[in-house]
Amino acid sequence: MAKRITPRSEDWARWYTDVVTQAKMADYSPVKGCMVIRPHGYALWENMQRVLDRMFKETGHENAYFPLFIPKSFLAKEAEHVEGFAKECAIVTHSRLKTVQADGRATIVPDPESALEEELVVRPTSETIIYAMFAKWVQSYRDLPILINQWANIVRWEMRTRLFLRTTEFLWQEGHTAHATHQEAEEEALRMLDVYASFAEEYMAVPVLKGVKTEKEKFAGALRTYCIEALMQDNKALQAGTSHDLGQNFARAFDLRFQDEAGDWTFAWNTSWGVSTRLVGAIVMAHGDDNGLVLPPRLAPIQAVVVPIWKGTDPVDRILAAAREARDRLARAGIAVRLDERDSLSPGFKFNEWEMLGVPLRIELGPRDLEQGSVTTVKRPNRSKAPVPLSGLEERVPQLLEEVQREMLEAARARRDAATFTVDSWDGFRERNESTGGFLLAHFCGSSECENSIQEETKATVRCLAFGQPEEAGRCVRCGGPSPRRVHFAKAY
RNA sequence: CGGGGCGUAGCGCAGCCCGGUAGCGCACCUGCUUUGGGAGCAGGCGGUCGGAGGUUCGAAUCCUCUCGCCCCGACCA
Repeated sequence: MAKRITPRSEDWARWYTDVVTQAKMADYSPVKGCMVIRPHGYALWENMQRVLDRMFKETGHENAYFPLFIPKSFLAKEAEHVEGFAKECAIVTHSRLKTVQADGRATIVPDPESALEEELVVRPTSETIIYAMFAKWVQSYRDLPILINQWANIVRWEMRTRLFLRTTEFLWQEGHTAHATHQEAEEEALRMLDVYASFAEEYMAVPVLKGVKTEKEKFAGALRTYCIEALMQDNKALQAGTSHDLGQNFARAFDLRFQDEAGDWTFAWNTSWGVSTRLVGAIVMAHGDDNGLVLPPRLAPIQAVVVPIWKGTDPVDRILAAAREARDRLARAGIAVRLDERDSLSPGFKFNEWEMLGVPLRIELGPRDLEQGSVTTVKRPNRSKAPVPLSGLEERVPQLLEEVQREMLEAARARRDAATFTVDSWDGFRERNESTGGFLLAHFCGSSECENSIQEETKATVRCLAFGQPEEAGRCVRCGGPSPRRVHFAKAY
């Protein structure tokens, strides 16, 4: 009828767009490449922020805020860094507009008189301005470590965008730290990678690979980039978070030095790490189905919805009274619960609508339920139904939500494992990559020649050198050269 | 930047080839009847057809220019 989602099997990209827009998570904005995050999408992001923020603080970090604008010269101080970002920067050149007459009508143009002496870059990431500030704050080893996080918006002028996955402006957090030793910085980078991985699995119900990026894929300016990689339902990989060991690259560029215990001047060691609103897209693509969004209970803005069902006019009052009581009791038990009292919509319509929005648990309450002194609960992912006695609501509903959370992770893990393939020949690699896609575990010599030619010919890239990948001598799937272990290849977003 | 598609009511579309003054579904409003998987009937509201120029007695429709968006590709720390 009114709203139909394009089935995943028919057109994956369209399905994704349909779900995001019809579930009211985001909408296209008047500005190309930018999106409006609507309340239902933003509430999910807020829940993610809340959990992550707590995890950052538990690991000793503090929030701060740095400016949106970065002097152009700052970006140029780290050679590799500017190389990586130069092609996607928005630049502020003027500070005023003026009205002029053109073709007989008034129009506004940048006032040439207001051209900036030094142009400003809208941050694509904040390493430069943050380490410039750190340099002012650090003199002694006693000033270290600095452990800072900021929640911010950033701008990267990508050529092609996709709601949540890659937009011109997006929201993220970026952690930036400074340490006295390389070892401490490494530990920090890995600690935050672990935070991301456990957040992805325990809250988003998205299993991830932890590993390290190749030279080609690492962050511009980093010594080493660690990442978490997830697999979406279309068998394409999504980089879900990164954590960088920046070495002393930025410290040298911004003269971030301190006097150590021996009185010697040393450059500090930095890390940076970030996740973005792209994670919202990850949840959509990891769990969604042809009925819409499926949200993990631990992050869902609405965890359960009570849908009253009545017959005739007589039992309406009794049903509504019972439904309101159920709602109130669940709310007191700490469940984010809604009661759908709208009287002009049929139950079927409401079922479909709440499923579209991804609410993990539906609680139906009709005359039949009331007679039995129970409600009917329905889990969003598989629509499995179970009666729950009214008397046991507060105990049972949280259990059901946890069951859904666990089942979603298990299902996602099963999908990923079923889409992870070991390939040993170049033909096998190409065939598998073409037919099903997914993670291809293949031997790789590590040369950039092979990495580039594999990407050119198959669009697949090395997603990461996964931790814990067993040692296994083999021959590079491309050139036959020696390889100490397999790496994960996949086509990626 | 290359290829493809699309701009007509809030949303989704038809009408365009073959010019004659705008229509369908959903949504919305009103009333009545309804409510265990997208309710029914009746009556309504709503559009300078993306913009500019041209051809014509007459343009959503034909011509020229222009703006914008979407999809695929190139690009993507």
